[in-house]
Amino acid sequence: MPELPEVQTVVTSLSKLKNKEIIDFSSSWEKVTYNCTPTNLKKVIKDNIIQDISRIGKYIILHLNNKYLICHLRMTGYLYLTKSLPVNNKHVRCYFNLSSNEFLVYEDIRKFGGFYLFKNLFELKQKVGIDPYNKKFTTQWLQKNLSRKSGMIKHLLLNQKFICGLGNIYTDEILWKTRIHPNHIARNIKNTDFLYQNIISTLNESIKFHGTTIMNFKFDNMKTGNYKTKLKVYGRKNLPCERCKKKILKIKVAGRGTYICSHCQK
DNA sequence: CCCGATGTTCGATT
DNA sequence: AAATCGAACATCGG
Repeated sequence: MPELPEVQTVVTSLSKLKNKEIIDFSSSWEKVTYNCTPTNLKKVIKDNIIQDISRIGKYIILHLNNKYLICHLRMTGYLYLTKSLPVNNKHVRCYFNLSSNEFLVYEDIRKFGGFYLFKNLFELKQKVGIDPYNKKFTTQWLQKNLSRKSGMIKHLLLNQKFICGLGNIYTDEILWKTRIHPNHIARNIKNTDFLYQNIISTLNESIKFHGTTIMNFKFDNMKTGNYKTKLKVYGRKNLPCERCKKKILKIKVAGRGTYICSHCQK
């Protein structure tokens, strides 16, 4: 579910976590921790002050004392700060007790998401490519790196080791705006500057609207994103393209449902 | 009721 | 090597 704008929305909504202290951890789903056991996390998490909270790609980073607690929401993760545990705890997979008598709760309907514990941020950085908000991500960077790739553009934009943060919704939106067909070979793309501008402007715009809620995306206290009304192609099968009025098609690209205007996108 | 699809990622198989 | 598929899960809609 959550792509970069949704993850940024969550990070922003959790800014109040800064300087709070974690005193305990409980889980009800063994696989909620990826690279350690819940038992181990419980042992090492106590008495940690949250120094900062940030994001790289779709990963949420809690900066602790000499370690990093990293959360990935995958499809249906919901991470929020609350004064009391939810009454309906059906999808609560784990939670952290804070010394402020609050809880950092993690819910996840499909149980795909969870937490990593890293000693060093390098461990995270080697998992992903460049973040679109990294100052090294420029038109020049994109130009240079696209020119080396013989694969199809949608597949490449979805590859988190290339650029991290784009997912199925924003990739379709960006390619529609740039008038590029998702199967276009990356190195043959001519209007790289336009593509770059559309990546940045689409993400910026969605963040302003707190991301896109299709079904499950939530942040803070049950808030939802409002960017869905701004979508040009994603989820608009058979509706008219805003530019040319021809029907939006749904096709399969890189194994993912993909929305295009076959008239506008070549 | 059953089948297919869902915003992600990883690993196995062509 | 690159592309495709299934699996990890639960829910919803046709």
